[in-house]
Amino acid sequence: MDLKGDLSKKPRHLIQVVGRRTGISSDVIRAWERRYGAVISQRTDTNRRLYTDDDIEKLTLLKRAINAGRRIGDIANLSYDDLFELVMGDESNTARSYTRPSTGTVMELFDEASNAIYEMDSNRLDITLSNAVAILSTSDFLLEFLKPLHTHINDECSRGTLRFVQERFAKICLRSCLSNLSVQFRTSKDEGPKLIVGSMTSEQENLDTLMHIIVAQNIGWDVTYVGGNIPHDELIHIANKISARAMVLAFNNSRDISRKAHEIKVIKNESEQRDNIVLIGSEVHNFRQLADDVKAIISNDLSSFRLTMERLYGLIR
Amino acid sequence: MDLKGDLSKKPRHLIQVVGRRTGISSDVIRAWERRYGAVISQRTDTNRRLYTDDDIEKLTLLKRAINAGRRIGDIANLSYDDLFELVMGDESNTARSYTRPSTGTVMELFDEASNAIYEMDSNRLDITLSNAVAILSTSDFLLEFLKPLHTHINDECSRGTLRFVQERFAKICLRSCLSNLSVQFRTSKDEGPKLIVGSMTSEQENLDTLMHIIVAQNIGWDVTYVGGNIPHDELIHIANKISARAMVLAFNNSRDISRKAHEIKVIKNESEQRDNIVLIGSEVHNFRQLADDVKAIISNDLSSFRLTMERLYGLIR
DNA sequence: AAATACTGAACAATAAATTGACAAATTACC
DNA sequence: GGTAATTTGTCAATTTATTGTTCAGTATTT
Repeated sequence: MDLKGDLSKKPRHLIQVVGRRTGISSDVIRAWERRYGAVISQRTDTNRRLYTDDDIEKLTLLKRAINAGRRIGDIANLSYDDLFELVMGDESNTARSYTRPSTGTVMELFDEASNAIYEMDSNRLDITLSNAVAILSTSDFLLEFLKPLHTHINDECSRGTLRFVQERFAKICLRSCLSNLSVQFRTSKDEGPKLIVGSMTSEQENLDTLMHIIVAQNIGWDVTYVGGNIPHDELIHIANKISARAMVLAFNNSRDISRKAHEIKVIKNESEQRDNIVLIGSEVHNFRQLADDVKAIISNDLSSFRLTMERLYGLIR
Repeated sequence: MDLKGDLSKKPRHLIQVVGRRTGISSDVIRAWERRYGAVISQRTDTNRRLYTDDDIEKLTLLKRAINAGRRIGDIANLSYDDLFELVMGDESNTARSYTRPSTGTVMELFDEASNAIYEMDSNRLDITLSNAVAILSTSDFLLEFLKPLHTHINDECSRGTLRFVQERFAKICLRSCLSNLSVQFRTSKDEGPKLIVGSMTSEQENLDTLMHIIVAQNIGWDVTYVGGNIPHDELIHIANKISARAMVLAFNNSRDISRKAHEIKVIKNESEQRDNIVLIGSEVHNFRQLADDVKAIISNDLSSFRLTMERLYGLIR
């Protein structure tokens, strides 16, 4: 750990790397240094700029502050701690007024991804996906890019434009991107309330479910995902074992509605934390009546799911 | 493992081989040694350079670091561990620095992971997995850590010590770790020969298959993974579409042996690149006879798979 | 004899630093 | 409401540093 401390204080990042990590162009980083002394970099013997991990953190905060509406000249010379407080305050107020990307960007990314899928070029698809993650906000990435891409894939496949193997290939790449994103979110959050996500017997894993996970993590939930085809008693077991505060069940398959309805009731009765069950998925409309009976919450799409989970998060905290 | 350990420390690769495996030209490898002492090779009595497996790993990391925007002069003389930390930080586009574990024998990591699975603590499991990736070489991570962990999970589950939901939870975390690793490898290589990995109808996706993918990528193959349950004509289509140089088929299910055997023959005959079919998986022994007939290659485990794919790679290049 | 490897030097391409300028957007002022 | 001043991201020109590549001459391997 002393080792790690040393490392993060050591100037070792080139300006290009800092640019990539923070999403701020090299020109701007230099301009900020020249004009406001935002971060004063060390230099090598040959005059190259070298930045520490702390510098990167500060630049990231500066960017967030600007995103929240601040002006760089006003905040550049604040200390890290002051900056942190500022950003926390700003972001809690402006949480929903994020800056929308130009639709042009999203369209370009979408076309690029769609071509990569058609050509089955995994390199290109991976790169496009990570570009999209880098450029777009998390909500936009999911709502404006990935979700449309997913339905596009399904459409093209049922229309016969895409072959089966292309669909599978694409979905594996998307899944890998989503689980990657999920791991990144996980380690950055400290300790949120626990949330179980899974689905019952005869329900397969689904990309939409993974998107819901990202949304929940984005709000601050500590998500444990157990996949599909899980018997209801197993779901009860894990919920109790890790003291989950809520459970999300995904339904994308119209078989065995009545069995599933019964099992939801059992889960409701037998799990210790029985208040918060959220039902999602394309077939969730089958459970309207039941949801009323057992006081479960139904979410039809990602946006309403976000609202639901934000509200629950607020209640629990 | 003693055998392998010995082997990886022994200087045995000519510069040409190293060039092929790392994708770095011999000239550049020599330049890096001369200018920055990146890897100091042993020499034969007649002054030829000989490299160890560890040298290759370091060179691969150096290349990844350069891909991420580093300059060779700044990083060439870093230790393997520091380099790894750097690359991990660079490749995840967040600013958080990678937490390097203080301790870490394989046994300790194994116990930690095993406990995390029992407790269903996804944070802890994720962190342990990425620590294992950080500490161990890629081969060791797979052969000494992940593969044993996987069989351990299966054993415990069939013995009843682990519940179904714990098994599923664990496998989802492992899968996500593996696909993460796979994406990282992908972007570091430039252009290798293309390899299709997948399995046929009635064959599910499998963690072992993912491990094989990492091994193949590690050698230099450009892998396209299409998952399980793929009809054979779809496999032929994708193989021809992306001009694959080889195809890996995974068999972990003993149903429909004769149908699968027939389909393998069809693939052999109808795909343009008909020479290189490799069969892997726990049920691969059912295809011994067939493999002889159609000149397919059978690999029983990861080590033999590595050798097979290295040989194929050499032949193709 | 042909192919491969070694050394050292030279070359060309890329990237960074510096400086100054410019345009779009925001703010201040009348 | 309109105009001037300020802010701030972007870009171009120039210089310097870095780094991959090539070449010539020699030695080793097959």
